[in-house]
Amino acid sequence: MDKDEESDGNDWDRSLETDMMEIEGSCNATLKSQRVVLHFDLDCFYAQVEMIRNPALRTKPLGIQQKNIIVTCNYVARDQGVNKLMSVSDALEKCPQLVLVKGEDLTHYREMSYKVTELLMSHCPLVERLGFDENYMDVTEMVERRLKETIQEISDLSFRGHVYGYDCVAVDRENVRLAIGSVMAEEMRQAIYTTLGLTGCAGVACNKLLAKLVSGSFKPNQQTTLLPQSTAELMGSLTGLSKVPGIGYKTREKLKVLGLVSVRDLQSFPLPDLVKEFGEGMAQRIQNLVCGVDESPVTPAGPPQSLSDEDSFKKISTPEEVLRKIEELLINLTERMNKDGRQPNTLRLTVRRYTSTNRWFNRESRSSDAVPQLLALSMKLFHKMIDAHQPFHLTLLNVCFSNLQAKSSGKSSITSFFSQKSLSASQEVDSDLHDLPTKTLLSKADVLHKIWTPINHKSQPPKSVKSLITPKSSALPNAPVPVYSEETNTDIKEPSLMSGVCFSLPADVDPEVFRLLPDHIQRELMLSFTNKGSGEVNNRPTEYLYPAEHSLSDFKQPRTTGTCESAASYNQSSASNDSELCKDHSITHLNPELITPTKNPDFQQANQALHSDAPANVDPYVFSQLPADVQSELLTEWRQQRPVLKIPSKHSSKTSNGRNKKATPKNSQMKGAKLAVVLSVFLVS
DNA sequence: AAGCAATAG
DNA sequence: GGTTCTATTGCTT
Repeated sequence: MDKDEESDGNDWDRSLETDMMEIEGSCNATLKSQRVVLHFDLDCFYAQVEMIRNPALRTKPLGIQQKNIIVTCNYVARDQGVNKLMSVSDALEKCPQLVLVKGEDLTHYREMSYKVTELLMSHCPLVERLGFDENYMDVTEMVERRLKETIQEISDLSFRGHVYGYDCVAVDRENVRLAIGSVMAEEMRQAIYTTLGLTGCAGVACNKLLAKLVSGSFKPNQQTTLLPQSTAELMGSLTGLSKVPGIGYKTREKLKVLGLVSVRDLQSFPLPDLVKEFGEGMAQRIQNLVCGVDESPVTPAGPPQSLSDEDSFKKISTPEEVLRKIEELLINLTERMNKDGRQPNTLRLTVRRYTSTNRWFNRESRSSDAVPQLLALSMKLFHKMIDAHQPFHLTLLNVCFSNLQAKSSGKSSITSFFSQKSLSASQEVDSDLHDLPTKTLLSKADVLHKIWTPINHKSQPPKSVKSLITPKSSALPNAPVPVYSEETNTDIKEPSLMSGVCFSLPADVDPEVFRLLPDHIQRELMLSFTNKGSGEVNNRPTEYLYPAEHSLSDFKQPRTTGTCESAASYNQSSASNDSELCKDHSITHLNPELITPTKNPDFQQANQALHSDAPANVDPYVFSQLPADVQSELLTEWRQQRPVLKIPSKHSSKTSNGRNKKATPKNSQMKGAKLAVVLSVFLVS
């Protein structure tokens, strides 16, 4: 508010005073600016979900394990000294009887999480998620209504749960709204318990920051209200800046340089000096935060804006391993995307490299639009980041779909791109050939159809969807796969895309991927194309089911103004608990259908420069990376038969930055870094 | 608008 | 600074 130039004295006191005056002033005048914000925080969320799934666990010390750590544990385990984020070995030392449940697959947690959000939204639409186990709710209006509608005698009211800093408080005119908020918080906690079986804590205050901070005062399964007059006490009780939501590691490091380590330090630090280090906006924000001031609104989130999947590991150092891991991630992601019903417009690959000084940080990412071939594109992004000719050591891979777009009735080029059908029958290749016993390679066509056809095209007969989705039995290697082309009306445009690619390829092998395989495996695969391998089928237990709608109707996107009709249920109710299974058995092999027309002049030019005999879809950069003998072989090939493949365009000019360069040594002209359709040509021959 | 850093649970 | 698996927001370009 009044941030005049005078930088005298104590900014902290002034801030608090200002805040108080606002509150009091508004009380006198309108009081409308006083919000009532609730914060809900489920108790040891993952552990509760597992205890619901298996009630026998309730009486046992339970730890949820991800890799080698206990991410959370139930209260039985806590009583025995187990804590969050403890290593499994430490935890077992403390508590030998600890029962461990793997928690790397978040499906069940995610589903339950959205049920909680939906339940809250059924009482009031203003619900903001924070992670899987927390929700903010702005109940200001609801409180106001209840205050008026129910002719409430103040004497009939009492605070439910605790009131921060008090053993007992009378409800008076100044705090009625918070008192009503506490009643609502209790009602919602009760509703969550009776309908979902989950317990949790709640905080009641006048802003998000304070509601969150106060909600943890009494745990578990309790709630606390913060009266405005206790704000300074609450903030002062925090043991360090790390306890202030919104002040993270990086910010703390910078503050440390200024000698600021405690909440008080930052409260009393001159704002102008803070501005020098952080800039106007940030400086004001963090100083407000430590004073308990937070004007940020409760923003309903609607469906997620991105879906990602990742895995971490000790070491991945070959492109083959990268490929397999990405494939695994893509399977889960594409299934989730399918259930979501929207379409991703961008794909992002993120890696974490091992470095001795910085073992777990340092994530680097590249993204690209128009998701043409998922796996191939992933590998392309990978190469954009990592020079595979040099040794590398990754400890994490993440694949993310974002830029999600609702249904779309077939207008945008991207949209129609995704809905292209007409891929010929897919062929499955026995992956035993490359050390992946019992894995099944699905064609990219399968994947695309699984993801994008069922929900997005009303004309799609459910049956074909089903047959596509029930993988195994019906999808034996080389078994015919239902073809959709016919009914997908509008999508068929761009026939040029299909020609060459869809019909001439003998196998649904992604060229880029193929290229990465060792030579002997490449040869074996080529053999298999004519032999039809009999890979073990994956035994996915159930067929694909559309998620039971969880009354998502409530999710009227506030910000996604557009009709997000479909995406009906964005909570992923997993029809089956296949996540685990899925990890173990299928591998998706994307085929090169999706080659997209090249519309990028830059690319064309570069391509020309490369060689006039090269098909238009050949990426000069990729081409340049091939062994010399392969290059000449290809050129020979091209002179004889000119395949009609197209290449994804998009993304041409400026993709380079510092890191890029280092990742892609020579070849500064790798403008678009288009895909390697090169090998698909190779295969066709 | 895209890419990424920072933040959080 | 744990660690893991996400997801969002807001600089920066």
